Amino acid sequence: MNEVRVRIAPSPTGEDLHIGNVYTALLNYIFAKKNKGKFIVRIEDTDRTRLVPGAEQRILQSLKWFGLDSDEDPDKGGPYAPYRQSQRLDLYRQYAEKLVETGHAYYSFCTPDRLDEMRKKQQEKKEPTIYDGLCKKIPKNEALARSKKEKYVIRLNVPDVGTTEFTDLVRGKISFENRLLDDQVLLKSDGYPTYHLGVVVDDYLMKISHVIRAEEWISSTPKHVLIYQYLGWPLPVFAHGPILRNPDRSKLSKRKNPVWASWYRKQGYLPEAILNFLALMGWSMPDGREIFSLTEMAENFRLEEVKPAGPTFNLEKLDWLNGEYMRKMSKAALQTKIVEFIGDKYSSDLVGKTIPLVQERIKKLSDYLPLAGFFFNSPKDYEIDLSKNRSLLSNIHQKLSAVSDWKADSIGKSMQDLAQELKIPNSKFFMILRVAVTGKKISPPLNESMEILGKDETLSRLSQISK
RNA sequence: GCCCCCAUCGUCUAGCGGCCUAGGACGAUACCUUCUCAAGGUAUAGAUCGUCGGUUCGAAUCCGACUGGGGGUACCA
Repeated sequence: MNEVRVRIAPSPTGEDLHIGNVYTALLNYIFAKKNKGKFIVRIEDTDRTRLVPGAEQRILQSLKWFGLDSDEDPDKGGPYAPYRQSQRLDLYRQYAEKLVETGHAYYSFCTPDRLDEMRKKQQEKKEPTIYDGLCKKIPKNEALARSKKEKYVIRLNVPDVGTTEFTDLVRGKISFENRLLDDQVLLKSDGYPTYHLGVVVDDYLMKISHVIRAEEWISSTPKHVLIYQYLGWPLPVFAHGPILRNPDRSKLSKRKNPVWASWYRKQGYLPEAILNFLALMGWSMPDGREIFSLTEMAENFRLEEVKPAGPTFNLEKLDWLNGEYMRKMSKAALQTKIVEFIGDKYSSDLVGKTIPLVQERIKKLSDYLPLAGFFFNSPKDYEIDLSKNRSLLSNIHQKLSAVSDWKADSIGKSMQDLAQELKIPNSKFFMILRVAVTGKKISPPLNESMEILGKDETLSRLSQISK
């Protein structure tokens, strides 16, 4: 059996790696791992008008952040380099011209205006909106001559009879009537290929065995199949996974959902948790486990088991899963992650001390500072008005001053005693103290927090208020 | 408009003809624990398997139609 080679082909036309691409990348990656194959990244930068500077680098970095390491890509190269389509222009032109020679493609000189008008009329007549083939009638040598001085594109010459079908690994047989297929533009007037030409040429030359991509490509697949046939190339295996959806069920979009990898990073999600979460979309472990590693995923993955239906992307479950990952981490690992996340303005040692108190209370790295920020800075404002509690607080101050063994236990003991002595219910007593020390109504366990804060700092925070 | 894909609790899913009076997870609710919040534990609600028709002794599971949703329809990917 031939080597399994799969690829993802992101376009640098957005801010960063799209979460939908992460999903597709994951499917490709674990499929490659499962089959001891190669995972390739190819940058499809053929749309010069939508190109976003720096996007390519960000995409590649994000892929690394996720741990989806590629075997071949634009940076590290590989046996079929270059892996950037803008550097392979000659290849596409060569094959486009070959298709023209064999009569499977033709030059077209139609203007965008004419095309618009044509489609409008077709719509009115309830006909399919495909190219009417006007330029197909131009004799070949005349077309060739015109192509020397006029702007032109090269279009695929789709027959108007017959059907084109292919077998999709997740959906079974899919077939299209040729007469409804558009004479797709293959080579644009700027000399760049369209996706359709580029993808087929590169997938063939790079020996891609399985084309795993999202559902949105199903309708263009028959055109790709035709190109393979006309060029005399064997078909790869096609598999179209589901497309991730917004809560309103439409295709996941930046207008309705956070989609960029960088957003997830800044929110403090862990890449492992995100991948785990994504894996749960349209697929499940044979034994029903919901928490598993990339490796475990790869061991059990079968492309045929991916569900074709489009799942709604729901952050609530990601939050839970991320929390699970954070709780399972070692204290040291979590410390490192948090320090990395909040920056070196904060003492790593202090962060380390707080970990036992926060680990099961945060779901994302970004939850850390709101919960534990008071360890680093004394509160600037207080969530309840403490002005009525000055005498209580100075009582507390006095009592705590007397605590010689500054440990959570003894602090707690003395506070319990005081509360009892003053006949104040624990809940009320500790709430006042909590706000006095942390500024907030919600905090990690108080006695332990005060221990970490230290006696001096705690007392100074108390006297700050009783002033 | 035209073409294609899809359809089990609010959400993610298990289920591949009898084990299903449909199981799990998230979320929700209640209780336990408790100095707050979490975490943990226990329990509850939540899907006549989109609808209708067929096949079968038997259907969530197979077939068809309809309905609904989605995608494509660009010199974007």
